[in-house]
Amino acid sequence: MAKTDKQEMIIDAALEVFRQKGYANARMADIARRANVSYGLVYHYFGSKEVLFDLIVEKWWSELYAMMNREKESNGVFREKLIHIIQFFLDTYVQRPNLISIFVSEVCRSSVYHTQEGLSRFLKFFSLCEDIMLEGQKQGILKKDIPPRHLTYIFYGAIETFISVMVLGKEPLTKKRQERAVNAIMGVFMDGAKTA
Amino acid sequence: MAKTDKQEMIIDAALEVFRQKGYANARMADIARRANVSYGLVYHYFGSKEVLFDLIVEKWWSELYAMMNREKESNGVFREKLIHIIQFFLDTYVQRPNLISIFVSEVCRSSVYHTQEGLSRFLKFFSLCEDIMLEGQKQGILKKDIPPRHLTYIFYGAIETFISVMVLGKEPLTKKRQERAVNAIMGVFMDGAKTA
Amino acid sequence: MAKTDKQEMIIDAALEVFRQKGYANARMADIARRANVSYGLVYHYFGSKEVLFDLIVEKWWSELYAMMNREKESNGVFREKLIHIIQFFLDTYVQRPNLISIFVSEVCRSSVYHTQEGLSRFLKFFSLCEDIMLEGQKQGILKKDIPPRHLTYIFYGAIETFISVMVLGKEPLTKKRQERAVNAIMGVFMDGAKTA
Amino acid sequence: MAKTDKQEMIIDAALEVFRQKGYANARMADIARRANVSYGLVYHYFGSKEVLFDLIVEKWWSELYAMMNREKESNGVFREKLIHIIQFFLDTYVQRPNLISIFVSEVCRSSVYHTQEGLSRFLKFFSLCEDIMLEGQKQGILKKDIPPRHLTYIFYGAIETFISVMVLGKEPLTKKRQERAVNAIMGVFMDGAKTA
DNA sequence: GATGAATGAGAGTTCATTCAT
DNA sequence: TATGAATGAACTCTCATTCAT
Repeated sequence: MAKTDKQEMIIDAALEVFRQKGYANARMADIARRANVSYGLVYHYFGSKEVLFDLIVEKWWSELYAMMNREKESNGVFREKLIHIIQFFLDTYVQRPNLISIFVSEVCRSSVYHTQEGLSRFLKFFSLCEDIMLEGQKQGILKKDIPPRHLTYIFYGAIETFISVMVLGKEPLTKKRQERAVNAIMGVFMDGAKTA
Repeated sequence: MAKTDKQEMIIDAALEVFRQKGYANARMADIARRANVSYGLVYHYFGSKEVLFDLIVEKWWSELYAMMNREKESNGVFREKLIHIIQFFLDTYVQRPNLISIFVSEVCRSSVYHTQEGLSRFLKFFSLCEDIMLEGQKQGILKKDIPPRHLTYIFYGAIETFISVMVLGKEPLTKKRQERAVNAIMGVFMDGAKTA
Repeated sequence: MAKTDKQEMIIDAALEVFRQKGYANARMADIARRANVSYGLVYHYFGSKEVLFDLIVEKWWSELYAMMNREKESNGVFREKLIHIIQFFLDTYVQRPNLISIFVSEVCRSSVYHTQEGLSRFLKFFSLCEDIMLEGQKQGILKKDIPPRHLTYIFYGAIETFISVMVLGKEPLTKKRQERAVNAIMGVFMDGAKTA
Repeated sequence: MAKTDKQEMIIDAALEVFRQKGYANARMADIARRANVSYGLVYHYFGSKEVLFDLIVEKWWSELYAMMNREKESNGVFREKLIHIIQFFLDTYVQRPNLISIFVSEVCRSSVYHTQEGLSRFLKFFSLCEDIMLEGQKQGILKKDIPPRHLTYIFYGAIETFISVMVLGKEPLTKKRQERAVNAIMGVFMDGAKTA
């Protein structure tokens, strides 16, 4: 449909521009131009720059939560759950690089200022991750002397850094590299970097 | 001296304002007001907003490099080197929270756009960290089947997430918590989260 | 008929919105929304915001002129004529508060800028009023040493202020208050405020 | 001084532009251009269009109140007080036509929307006028069967209409005409329009 | 060194109006 | 008749930067 098409084109354009320039330096005119619409239309559909940005961010968070909830509720093997989480981020990097780039460079960081909203978003994600870690502890798979919250930080931190470096370097992610990243993170997180 | 005093006051004010509002939303007038000087003076000493910001960032990077080089060159025990790196970040959080907050929320982020500069800064840091990891492998302490670069990502990612969460939550960092954070990171990184 | 219905709904909505926000701040979208029609339709029936506004204003002026002509031509007692004029304004305030509010706050005002149109409208009204005052002088009821034009200003000024205050204060107008207003204006205008 | 000069030039320009186009249609760029300054400077001194406008309006109100208080407190003859009030308006028309034009066309009318502020401004003025009328009644000069508030409306309404017509017609006000206006208003207000 | 008046490009946003359906 | 997507000129306001004193 014509309507939906344009709306989608605007969102795609926004993803591209926000990634390239960052929220602060992105101009609505850029977004409109890239979407091939007048900027009046951007305001017609989305009320403001902030709303447009939040829309994108909200969608990301809800997808992330959905994935996390799926894993949390699933009956799968604990180890697989962690792998799925890593792969969710890596897959998003491959399929929607703009989105993950915005997440890494705009959402994580700017959260510092939008404290209220941003912080709670993160806490919710960490909380879900924590639940999974706790489950691993209960199953006797993970050590109990490290708080699940701390396990979450280390696990997520590893993923974020891998993603950030790729984003920064605009590196392509082959199947091979993807596999190695998963192995590295899982290897160290589960068994440690120390020789046996 | 009077000069130096004012210069320092301006830098302190800049640290505060950049942290509170982020680079994009920080106004030179805010910085001048907080430093109790006219904003003409800010331009007198530092040529522009960007120069002022870069000055702060440069200082941070060179301190970080200095520390990394110290550890790299030192004859200390490998394990201690990692602990020192973690503690460097935690200490900075305690002593200069504004600086670390800017690093976490502004430097990493803006790197995405100032690619050339930002990326190479990070790569240099990672490279130093990599050297240390390589040394660990050579000493037979670290597994050789995981690339030192990946070990670096995981190790640094853990630190960054701990710091980020504290920054986001404006959490105070007691001796006790500091110790637990070090233990968590070192525990998982070296021995893994899995039960023996 | 359906047509007329919608047209009327649009005009009613316009009256309400113009009163609430004033001409400059009234948006066509507001009017359309309040009338429950698309704003395309507002343009279909009325060509533009200005035309719509003028239509309302024109209607008011022609009603006012009609009333004034009626009084002028009537064989009634002079005193009654003045009372009728006052009551015309008060009645309009009761029955169509939006209309009188727009008149008081928008028409008089915008006259200043649309000089040509606005001024002549007023002059025509004053002229009719003047004719009646002149008649009063000819009948020996009014003093002849005050120009009819001046009598008109004083008489109309009194009415306008009473109306304006009510509009500003959104005061309800009871029969009782209406009567007192008429008495006050007529009393002072005819006999003066001074004690005998 | 240089500072004051520019500030004053901006205010003068604002008076002119607000009068010509009305608040809503006045552009800050117009004001700046007329004042021969960049529009950045307008914002440097006055924070916004609204602030600039309010400043002008506030000044007018405080001058009006000052005059009214002077008359209220004075030991002068009652009749002279009323004449002074009329003359204050007429003098302002002669000396600062822009100011009185803005008052008549923007303040009185737009008060309808800025209810809170605008209404109370008017009520304060009416209240002072009422006090004077009450004094007239106590001295046995004015009839007691008409509420002082109503006397105020009629008296002020007469003045406002004279002023409005002059503003609308951009009429010059000679000494002669000024005198006749005072006589007309005083004559009718005190003794009525009716023949003895 | 120190001030802050002065500048003006640039960005977000609004909204009357048009027009294809 | 009726809709609302689409346009873009116009306007307010911001703020880094310059420069005379």
